[in-house]
Amino acid sequence: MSHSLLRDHFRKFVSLSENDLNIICKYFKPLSVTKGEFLLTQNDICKFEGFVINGCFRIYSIDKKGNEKNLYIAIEDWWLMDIDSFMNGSPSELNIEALETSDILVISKTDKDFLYESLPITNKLFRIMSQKAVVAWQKRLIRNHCLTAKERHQHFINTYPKIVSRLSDRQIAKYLGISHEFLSKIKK
Amino acid sequence: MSHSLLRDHFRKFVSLSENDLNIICKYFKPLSVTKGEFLLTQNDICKFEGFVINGCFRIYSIDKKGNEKNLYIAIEDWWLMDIDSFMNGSPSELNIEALETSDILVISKTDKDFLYESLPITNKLFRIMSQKAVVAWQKRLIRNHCLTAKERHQHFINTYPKIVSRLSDRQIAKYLGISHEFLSKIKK
DNA sequence: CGCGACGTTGATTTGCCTCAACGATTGTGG
DNA sequence: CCACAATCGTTGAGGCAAATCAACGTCGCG
Repeated sequence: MSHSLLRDHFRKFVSLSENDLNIICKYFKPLSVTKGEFLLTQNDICKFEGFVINGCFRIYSIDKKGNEKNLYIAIEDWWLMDIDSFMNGSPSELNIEALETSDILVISKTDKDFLYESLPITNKLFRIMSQKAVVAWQKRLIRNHCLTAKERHQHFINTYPKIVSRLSDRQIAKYLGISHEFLSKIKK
Repeated sequence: MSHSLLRDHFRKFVSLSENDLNIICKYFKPLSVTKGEFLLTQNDICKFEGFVINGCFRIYSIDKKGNEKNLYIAIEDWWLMDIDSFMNGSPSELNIEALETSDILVISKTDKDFLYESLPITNKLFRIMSQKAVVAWQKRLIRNHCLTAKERHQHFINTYPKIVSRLSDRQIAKYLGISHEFLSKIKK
């Protein structure tokens, strides 16, 4: 069943009945994406929330000098979206690109809103997930302020060994916020 | 009524009945803090969530070289806590210091958990608040990657004019992640 | 009054960027 | 299957943004 990873994912945060899980998962539709394909590009309005079953994506923004900055990398068990654009219907500043041919599950904005209203426990579920996300972003910011590029790279390798092996150094550099040339020099 | 700011705050996110608001606010207890006092120090376990009625705080971490980095500044209408420590009961890596004599409202971990269980709409309320927080942290990280110190300072001034006028430049520098000497040079 | 915190300035250093060049690998079309 | 282009990782030279260290005058406060 293609939803089993999603079911297990939800169960990490709150205990849900089989019935509730079935209701929630029903709204998540399978979608296959080929390498290089974009799920979202700048100025789009993000109308979906995606959960990665397998494969790999990068979510990135482009600064005014044209440099790409990877906001985060998403592999199995991660979420894909521009949460700002999704919540507010505002034009996105982000791009979502498949780095590998991937399978994901997608829920539309309409269905998500319906779920929140019709199944109140989803509010608890996504409250807890969002609160954990806040923690993660805060910690990332602190690392960016307190650690050198070398230390951040080391931390990335230790924390996400599964991601490292599947990414080019160029993509890692864009995640760390440094140039790929400097990353190369660091690695010695 | 000391809870009116909190009531208005909650109403920005979801529409709540007077009765629900009364129930929620009942658990938030007034607390006065004098300038220089600490609500939390490193290795404490954060057992409260605070909402600022008036005054000013900084939430900061200390890196291994002993430098303080302000994670954020909280004035009226902002929240005070180490969300990681509060959620997980883990020792905090943060410090919360009153920069002015302040009045806040505080809810204990026990009461908050009780609220989530007894009044389900609080899950929706804090889900939405947390999701907005995620957006804010993501944008802050992007600014840190894409903007120079000068641009970040300009953005801070434009975005938080009320905070700027109440903070020393040293505290602003700790928020921007730069040395106070360099901030001084930037300002010309 | 004297002390500590503050903002400022200058000299020097450092972390990281930019640009350019190179060979190695991968992918693509003929 | 080969030829070519594109992408990749690496290295070096030079430059810039920001840190560090030290010194100074000012101010608020005990």
